[in-house]
Amino acid sequence: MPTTNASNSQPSSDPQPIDANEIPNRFDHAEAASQIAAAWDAAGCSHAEVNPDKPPFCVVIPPPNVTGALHLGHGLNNTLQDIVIRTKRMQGFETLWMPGTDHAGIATQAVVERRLKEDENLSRHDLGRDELVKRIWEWKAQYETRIIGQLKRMGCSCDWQRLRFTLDDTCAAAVRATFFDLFGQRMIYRGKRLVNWDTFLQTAVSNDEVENVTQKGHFWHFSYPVIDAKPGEPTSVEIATTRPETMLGDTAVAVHPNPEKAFDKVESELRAKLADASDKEKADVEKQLEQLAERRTKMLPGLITLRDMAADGRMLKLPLTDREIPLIADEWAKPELGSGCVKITPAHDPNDYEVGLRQDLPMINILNTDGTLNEEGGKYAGLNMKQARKAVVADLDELDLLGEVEDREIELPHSDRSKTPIEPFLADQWFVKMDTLAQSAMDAVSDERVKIFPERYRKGYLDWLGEKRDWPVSRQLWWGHRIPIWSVTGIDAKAAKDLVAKLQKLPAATTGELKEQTETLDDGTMGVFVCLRGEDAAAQAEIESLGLVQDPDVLDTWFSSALWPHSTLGWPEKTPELDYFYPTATLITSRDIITLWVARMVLMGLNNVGKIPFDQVFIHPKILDGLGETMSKSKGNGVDPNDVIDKFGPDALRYGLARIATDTQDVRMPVQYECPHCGKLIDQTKKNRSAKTVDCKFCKKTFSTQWAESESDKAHSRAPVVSERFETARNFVNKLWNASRFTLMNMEGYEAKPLEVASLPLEDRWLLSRLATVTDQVTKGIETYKFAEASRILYDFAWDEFCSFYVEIAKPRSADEATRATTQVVMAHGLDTLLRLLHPMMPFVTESIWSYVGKAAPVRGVPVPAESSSMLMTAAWPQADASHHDPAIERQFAEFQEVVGAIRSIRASQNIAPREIVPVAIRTSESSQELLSPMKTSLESLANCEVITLGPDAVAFETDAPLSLSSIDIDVHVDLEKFIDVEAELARLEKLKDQVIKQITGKESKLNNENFVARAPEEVVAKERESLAELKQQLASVKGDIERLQAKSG
RNA sequence: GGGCGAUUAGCUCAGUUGGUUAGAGCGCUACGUUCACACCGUAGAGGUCACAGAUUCGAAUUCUGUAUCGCCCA
Repeated sequence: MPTTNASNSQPSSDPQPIDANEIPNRFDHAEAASQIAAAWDAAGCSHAEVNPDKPPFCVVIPPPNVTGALHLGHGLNNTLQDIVIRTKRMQGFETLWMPGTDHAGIATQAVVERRLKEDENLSRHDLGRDELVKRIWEWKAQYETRIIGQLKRMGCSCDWQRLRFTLDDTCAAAVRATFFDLFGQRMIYRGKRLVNWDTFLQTAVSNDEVENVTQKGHFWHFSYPVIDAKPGEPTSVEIATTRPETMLGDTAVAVHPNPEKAFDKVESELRAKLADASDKEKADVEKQLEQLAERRTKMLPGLITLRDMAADGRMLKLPLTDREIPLIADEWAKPELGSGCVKITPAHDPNDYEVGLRQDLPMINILNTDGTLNEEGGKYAGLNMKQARKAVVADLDELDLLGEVEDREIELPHSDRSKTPIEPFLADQWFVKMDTLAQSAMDAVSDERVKIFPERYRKGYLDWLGEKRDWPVSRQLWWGHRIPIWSVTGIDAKAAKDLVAKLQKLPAATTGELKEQTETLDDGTMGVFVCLRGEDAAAQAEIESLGLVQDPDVLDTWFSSALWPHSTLGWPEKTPELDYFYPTATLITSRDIITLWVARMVLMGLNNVGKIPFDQVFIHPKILDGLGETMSKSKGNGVDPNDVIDKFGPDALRYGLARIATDTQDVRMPVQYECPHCGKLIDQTKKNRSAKTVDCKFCKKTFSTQWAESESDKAHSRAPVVSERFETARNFVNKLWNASRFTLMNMEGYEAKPLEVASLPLEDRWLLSRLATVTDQVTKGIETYKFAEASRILYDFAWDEFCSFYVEIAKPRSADEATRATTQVVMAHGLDTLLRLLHPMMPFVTESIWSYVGKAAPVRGVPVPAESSSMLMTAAWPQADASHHDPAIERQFAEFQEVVGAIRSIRASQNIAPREIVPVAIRTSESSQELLSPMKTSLESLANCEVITLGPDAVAFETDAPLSLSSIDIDVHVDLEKFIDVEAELARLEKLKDQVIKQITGKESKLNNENFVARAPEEVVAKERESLAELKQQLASVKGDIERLQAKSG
């Protein structure tokens, strides 16, 4: 049974032979993984402490949000972090991987509220704030456990003793300290701003949480009557809108201040476009120009009149209300669109809001927080937007003020969280001033104190920060860090002054834990705002007794996430951890949160600690489903890593993910349900991916999915979701396991001994050289985030070189007493290095094998053996021995491999049964003879042949199948006397001849090109000439072979 | 509308500074269970590198444009 010897007593340094029966021929990951994890845990392998004797290496986990379980995207993210972490740990760093989860304000509250509605038909208001928050904590507990369980099963070597949560006391202290500091620096301010209002969740959401959905809508034309129109002036103004109901909040109608110039501008833009338009576009642009000219003629006089009316202060009657609104001149009105006039609703449209600010217009909020109309809506109060729209349009029609209704596609913003339409809404919000903060974060990346890989992501980061938009941090939610501000509003100046005087006498104020600001509000009254630095119940009670009330809102989740690299290390306390581990080394994350999260961590780290939070950022690809869509909890296409682990094992999951992590593109992962009844695979589709149950199309039985919630759904067996893309990795784990098994079974009589490398046979020196190269490549690969490359190099080396050649050659060598001992030493060393290099990617299987190797060959290494550590996880990372690196040896071994390939190829084309031993003759130069002679046994074993002659004197057999390896000047001949199949042999030779002729033709035409010969580098030309000569020689030889064979067959 | 990326074998993807006949895994074909491994071995078939131009002696690779897809921003 596989186990790590960590649980054993001190490993014996006497080799103990391992019996074949002791190791099963499959790695039983289900059994082994939990034992190995327990052993790591018991030994405290992943715990880090401040350790001045070692350099620190720290990574903070991108805290998964507790909304739901992890999917393969997180699987990839965490696998890559663990690969880096394990490598660094083996390299001797004091390695801390800081784990934790994120409270994810809106997302988590939304799921819990949705569940509340579905299960109990209750709203959060029915439940009350405290009770809802309690329910969310329960949800959090459940999912945090689930998430951490998933990470642990994947083998993530986080320091679990340091587990944090963005809403725990440590993080809360950091949030309070930060907010207090920014408040004191006057970088936090309060403002009425138009926010994206989610009427379902009744909260503002950030721009980043809004997605635009294109929908079919209408463009309604209305007429607003002009009050006291003068002679010659129109008696009404026509406007057009996609949102008729918002007219109740109109406070102006705008016309362009210079319609003529506006037309000119549009026209010149179109002409510029025409100038460099393709033929195809030309017609279209010309048509637009025509229409514009027509429009200009028709509308310009009217627009000029309206502009003059606006200048003259003409008022309009807003229908359905008793309000009069001004006709104003503003550039937001587009003469080329609609009627050329636009209604202005500052409280309910972002552009109109800007106009309202410019023109100093009243801002009338017509909405309640739940999306129904308020008293400003007059008789429409209480209706929702949809009902109001219908009523408004009908009533305008009744008044004969409704004009044309056009069909039009409109972009409607939707809340990413609730999937309901967003209403622009005027609300009180707290903002963080971003100018200096953003600049500091831009500088950190511009001057490369923080390096982003792949580099192309720098641009997005810099562009986004460059806008320096202030950050609205209020969220009208109950789940999150409560904004630490208490306020009184609507008081006069004297009352404010008195209050401030009282506040300043409080103990908290004298210790600098309380700051207050006084502001004049929109309505002319005063407001006093107090911020408290810490959770100080006494201070809080005192403030509240003075009549101040705490802001009901909570902070944007990203506010606490932005502090993650330093809050988790104990900031604002000056902890030894912060001193030692901060700045962290690298951040590994996904591209969609570069701005939301990465940028904010940089600026908050600089503001709070005065140092960047990490030196490097690596952005990894995203995992897409079979349809090319990103995996997400809301779409239902996420795959649970546990499903993959159950079927393929944790090592296969990790290796499979690492292998696809290239930095060029995202990865498609078609997945299937595995029917729990018949075991067949059913493709996951858009239709079935979020279903709670699915009917198997093969056995027709019903199975449940990860979405099943009701008892009746859960009564069906659950189908795991799997992907055949992990089979390769699973097979690789098995290959490694079995190669190790073979190695271990041949360790009987093992004796550690120093070796003199120069005197070792070719294959040993080849292996050592390859180990040195691969060690370098893999180390460099991991250190530069080339995970796919590193994993590919290891796969190819382990499979195609270690297994297919070294182990195969070791078979006859192990059987021979004379060569056995050396073979064991080199093979143990090879396996040892391979296990170390593979450990970060495949920790479980390598740790398991390691314990066996520790028994069979406890002291090992080339050239000088040493006692190995009992646990691979804490063993040393291999150092490439530069003296072992030998390109000449690698070239010579390649010759050997070519000869083996040639014999195998002839055998296959002759359909010679694998068990038949064929006689071969190999013509070589004298130097190759010297090289290959000692390899004769290996050659015979690998190609299942008998070498009759080897050297310059070797000649063709009478019934001969030849293959000329002209590039290495070797001819291989196989005696076909017993096996001849003339037809097959002729076919093979003819095919070969055609191939060679094709190549010769290509080369000749290249070399006949004077330009090539004259302009290409000499060495390239020489190489081509040489290669052509070889090909010609090969052709002659093949032609001769064909003739001989034809003569023989007569 | 702007930015970033992708397009290579039936599928999923590699492809270094431009240079022999463009690679891998899966799938497919043929043969094979001699005791590490059938989650295996050996051999093989399969590609107009999205399209059109340009640069170059030479382009999957560099440049320009087009198409399609994806993501981000407005």
